[in-house]
Amino acid sequence: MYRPYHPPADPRIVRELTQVQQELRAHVRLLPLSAEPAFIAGCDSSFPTPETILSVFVLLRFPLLEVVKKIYHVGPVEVPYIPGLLSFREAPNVLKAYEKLQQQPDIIMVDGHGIAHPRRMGIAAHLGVLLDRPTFNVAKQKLTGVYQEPAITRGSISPLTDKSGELPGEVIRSKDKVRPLFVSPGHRCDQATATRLTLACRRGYKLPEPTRLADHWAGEFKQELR
DNA sequence: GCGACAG
DNA sequence: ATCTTGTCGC
Repeated sequence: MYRPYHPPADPRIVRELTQVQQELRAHVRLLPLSAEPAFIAGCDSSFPTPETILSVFVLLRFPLLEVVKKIYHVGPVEVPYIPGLLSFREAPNVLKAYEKLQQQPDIIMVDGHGIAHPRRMGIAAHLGVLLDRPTFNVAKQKLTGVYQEPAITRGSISPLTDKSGELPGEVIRSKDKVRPLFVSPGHRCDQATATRLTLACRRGYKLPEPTRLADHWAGEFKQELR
């Protein structure tokens, strides 16, 4: 098995970004949506080249999941990937992509983590605060916390806890016999809503539609840019 | 000191 | 994230 290795990051940069992160954290609000969403957006980024980032937004009508619009924005990569500080690398370009969306979604499903983060500020929460819009996340890999493997059947859920005993997220088996998804709220959303919408957006695939399509087009557009 | 480490 | 073909299992 392979072990991930992360090159040492400049401690000065880490300190700086971590502090900004703490400031944003004070604005996070966890609560249910005021109304059932009519539109939901999927968001994801890819890197056509090591120095270029491409961010995609897919707008879907909910709960029918019909694609209403898909947009993207390409920009320069200025920050390295540092575990726990992913948002500073991707959020700037994602925000520019968001500006191209004419119609605003009622909630955004982000590829990455929400509050299931070492400092409760994953990219979903980060984007939610900066946009002041409801967000939650769907991640394919765990970042922090412990959990018991949910049953192998579609729909099984188990809590993701951290050492303080809190529940920053849930681990969801979106399809039979596939690796589970890690879901948590970002901003202006709560766990129940995040989990409910994740399940409601399934269409037979492991990934719920918003994220699956954003993921797909992030790859399609990337090819076109070569 | 030894792991863990989103995308 | 990214580099990459075929292949095993349901």
